[in-house]
Amino acid sequence: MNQRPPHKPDYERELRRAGIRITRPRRIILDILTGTEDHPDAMEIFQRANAVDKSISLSTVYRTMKLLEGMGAIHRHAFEGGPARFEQASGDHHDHLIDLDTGDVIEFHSDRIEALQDEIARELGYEIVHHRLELYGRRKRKRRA
Amino acid sequence: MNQRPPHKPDYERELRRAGIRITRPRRIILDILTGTEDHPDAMEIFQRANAVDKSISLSTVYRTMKLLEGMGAIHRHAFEGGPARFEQASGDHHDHLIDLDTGDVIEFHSDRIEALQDEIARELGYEIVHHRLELYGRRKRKRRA
DNA sequence: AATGCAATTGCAAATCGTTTGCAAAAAGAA
DNA sequence: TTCTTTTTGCAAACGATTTGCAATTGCATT
Repeated sequence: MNQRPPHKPDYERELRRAGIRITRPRRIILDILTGTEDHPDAMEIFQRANAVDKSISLSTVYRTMKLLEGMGAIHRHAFEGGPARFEQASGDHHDHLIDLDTGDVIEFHSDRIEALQDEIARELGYEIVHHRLELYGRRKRKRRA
Repeated sequence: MNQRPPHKPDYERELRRAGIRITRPRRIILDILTGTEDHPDAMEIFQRANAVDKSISLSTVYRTMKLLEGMGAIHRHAFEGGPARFEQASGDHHDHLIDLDTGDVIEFHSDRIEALQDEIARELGYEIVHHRLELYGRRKRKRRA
């Protein structure tokens, strides 16, 4: 279990290398993604992008998210009962704890859990391609002194 | 990690006790749920119900699923990229391994993983209300002799 | 068995998040 | 600048699920 290391890779370079055009909407969306620590959904990204350039459409946000997801630059998470939320893929792998009261997302990682998952899959005759581990909880109230 | 024990509780009794009417559609849907080991989605339940009584509507399936979920009689799972799938809640708690090629769902349980989850949440100052652990994988090809 | 009323239904229309067709606009190579 | 291709915005389509409403049903009461 550990904290996320900040990281800001150069996606424009990667996109160019893949023969994908760097457009104004894409640059703006990319800046938003690399500049945030949270897990915004498409609508939030749309609004932040719109604050920079009124003409960017929601479809373009969705299209760009799909593009970046395909490149492995971002991860898409479908947490319970809400729109998909995105985060930059640069950090190392982690799972999520969702605060049921605030919607906050806390990242964590456990090598031991990952190892157990592999073991279980192996025993069942499977190879894990990916997994989803989400804890939904509420903040423990501070124990009175 | 263990197998699921079969179980067939009497939901009609429970429903009556909760002041909820036993209608023909509900009885049929309930029979389908208690009579299957798999994880059908609403459309599948609708079709199976329709085979018994042509007049049952998809809305009623959805309404009944919500009702039963609220009573704790069934669990709803939103696996990746598909409609919600349901299963009767009677067995003991388990997580799911989804076969990416066939869509099959294999149930498993690990006390050690559950314990680790609690530990992680506790260290982060949270109490887990529920969690979601899904492994997505493919069948390992049999190792040649 | 007939009555009455609230709960439940089927249907169609509405909803939400997301995707898509299309003609117009912009990127990047020549 | 011109050309070709990709990308865009818009509106309409989409799939899963929910909802409003009038008609039907369950069932407790006579």
